[in-house]
This record gives sequence, structure tokens and C-alpha cells, in this order.
Amino acid sequence: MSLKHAILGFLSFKPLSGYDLKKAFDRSVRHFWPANQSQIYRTLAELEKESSVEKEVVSREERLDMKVYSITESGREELRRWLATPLPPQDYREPFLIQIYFGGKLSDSEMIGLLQGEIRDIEERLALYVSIYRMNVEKMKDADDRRSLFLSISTLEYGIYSNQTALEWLKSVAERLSSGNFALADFQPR
Amino acid sequence: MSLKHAILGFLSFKPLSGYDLKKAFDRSVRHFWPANQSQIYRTLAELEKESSVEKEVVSREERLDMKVYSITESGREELRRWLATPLPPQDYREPFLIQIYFGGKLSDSEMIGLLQGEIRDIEERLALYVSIYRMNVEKMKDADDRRSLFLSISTLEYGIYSNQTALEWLKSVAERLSSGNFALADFQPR
DNA sequence: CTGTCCATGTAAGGCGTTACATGATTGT
DNA sequence: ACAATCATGTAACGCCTTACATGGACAG
Repeated sequence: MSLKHAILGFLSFKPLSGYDLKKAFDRSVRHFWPANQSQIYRTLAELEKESSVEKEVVSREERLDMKVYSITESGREELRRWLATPLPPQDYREPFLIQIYFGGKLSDSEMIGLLQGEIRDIEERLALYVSIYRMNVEKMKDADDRRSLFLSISTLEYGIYSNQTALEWLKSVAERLSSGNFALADFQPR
Repeated sequence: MSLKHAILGFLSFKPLSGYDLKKAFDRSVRHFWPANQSQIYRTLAELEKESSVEKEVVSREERLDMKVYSITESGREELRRWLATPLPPQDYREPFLIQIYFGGKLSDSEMIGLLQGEIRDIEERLALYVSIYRMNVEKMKDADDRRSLFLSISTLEYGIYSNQTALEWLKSVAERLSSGNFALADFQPR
């Protein structure tokens, strides 16, 4: 369960409340691991039961209590263990590819509309990733732990490359559909 | 719910049993929409309740009954409607990127081991995709509905491109880690 | 005679989403 | 006055996975 370990990852830097964690996710890993609020609170409760985290209730005069979670020593061990353990091959679900797979049922204009919608979405996402990426690369210039930062930022690099690839492919499918030239790329086996 | 529509997609070609459908998934779309057996049977029951499919019980002397499902006219309409409807942007979860994001906690050799494991997995998958792809491209040569086939096969083309991209990126991260040169790509905003 | 294929299902559990509920503080 | 932010949670539902259950036919 990666959410558990992502939470431990954030707590390994410093203690945080559930609310803080939600912000941390939204600011960093939401592109490859979105987490919603209620899930974070439930998972924190589980982590506490497993003694991977400890809760400290902070009473603030007049304001609601805040619960700050810290990672325990056994939580750190569990995090390290998980980080170093290869994951089994994952299943992916891409509903858009289902639409294309059965796209023969649609007219050219319907299909091209679908493709263009997806192209727009990806272009937007790409612009967003590039801007976040550039900000992060700036931050890295005067940082002490450049290696850790490099690894974190490289996940964005991946997001950019993979979306660029998807974009090019979508455009080429749209072009081939419009032109009626159903040529397929020629991949060589190795 | 894409599983529903993928099932309708297959049934739009010809009537199939639950068992046949499982095989159809495994032979074609499992790379972007794996479906397991119990889920298919449950979803068929739902589709029947919604009158998108009809069941015919085929009694075969001596052997167990077989239930063959056909798509109804309203099922066809529902399929067409769904196929032509743009999907909302999807959430993706890639646990491997979580491992890299928090990779600062690991040593170089641990991290490189992780990367190499992933590289091997992707190389395998790529070889598999390329071989399936080439078989499909052959089949397309003497087919009548080349447009439909082009769209179906293009999803494999996407699988190959995206895995090639992932592979190159993984290799370059591994190289930069080994060399200690934490340079990041220079993407230009547009 | 063991395993694989054909063929259908049920049950329980896990992870994630959506909606609901509460309430103070700060900014426009 | 109204919205946004801070802050915590519960309840219900949806989709998917894993394991279990059954049983005939056929191949090595």
C-alpha cells in the first residue's frame, strides 16, 4: 500500500498534521499519487495502530485541537524496507485507450474530436508540469541535498517525457485518421 | 465505468460467454484494462439488469450449461454514446515514482538496483508488445476494415512508445546517479 | 492420474471516492 | 456579509482482487 509509505515518506522529513499532509501531497506527488483527505485521516489511524507513527495532540487556546503525527523508529525501518523492495509489475487502466480500441464504431469527426480533446488536456498538463519543473530546478541550484532533490524532481522529468510522447502519438493518430493513411510504425524486435 | 463499455465493445462484434470475454480481454486490452473473471460475471449481470445485454442459456448434452450474452439495441446505443463522450482527466497512481521521489533515503546501490529491476521489467514488456504488435500489423494487411484495425492496433503502438520513453528515462536516471552528475533536462515553456 | 481447459459463480476484503458534518479564523 | 483557509473526522458506496467452490472433458 503506497499511500501508507508516501505518508511515512513525508513524515520522515518532519512531523505533520493530516491537513499538512494533504497539502504536501497536493504540492508534490499528486500527479502520480493523488490522496484525498478522508483517506489520509484513515491511513494515519492505521499507521498509528501499527506503531509506525505517533500522535501528539496540540491544544491551541481558542482554536480546534491539532493532531501532529511523527514517524517512529519502526516506521522509519518500514519505510526504508518498502523503498528498497522492487514492486511487482503494475496493472494500468487507461479508459481512453478503450475508446480508441473500439473507435471503429465512431465516425472520423467523432474520433478526431475525441483525440483533440485529449490533446488539449495533455497540452495543459504538460504546460503545468514544465512550469512546476522549472521552479524546482531553480530551487535545486542552491540546495545541500542535491541528490535527494534530483530524484524527486526526476519524477517530474518523467511526467514531462511521458506526456510529450503521448501527445506526439495522439497527434499522429489524428493525422493518419484524417488522411486515411493507416500506416503503422515499424518496430524492430530485438 | 469502462469495464462495462469494454464488454459491450466485445459483444458488439459477436455474442460471447463470460468465459469467452475473459479470453478476449486477456488477448487484447489487458495491457490497459485488465479484467478478472469474477468481475466480468458480475458486470454481465449488471448489464443484463440494465437491458444492455441479453442472456441465452445454451444447454449442451452432458456438459455444463453455457450462457451466451448478446448486446441489445439499447446496449449498442449506450456503447456509442460512451465512446463518443470525452473522459474527464484521469488520476494515475505509479507507486514506482513514489519510491523514486523518496529515493534520497536509499544508497546509490539500492537505488540503482531498484532502477535496474524496473528496466528489466519494461524491457520484457516492450519485447512482448513488439511481438504482439508485429503479428497484428501482419493481420491488418489483408483485412477489410482497416480503419477499425488501425485504431485497435494503434493502442499497442502507444504502449510501445510510452514504454520506450520510460525505459530511456530510467536508464538516464541510473546513469546520472552512478556518475553523480545530477543534471536535469532543460524544458522550455511554450 | 495429474493437470489444464472449459465454464460458472459466491464471499470477503482492500483501497479509493463522494458526500456529509462541524466550527473557528482570516481576508475581501 | 461571504468565501476561503484551517482542521478533523464519519458513512456509504464503488470497483477491483483474492480466495473459494464446483464439475465435466481431455491430454500426457
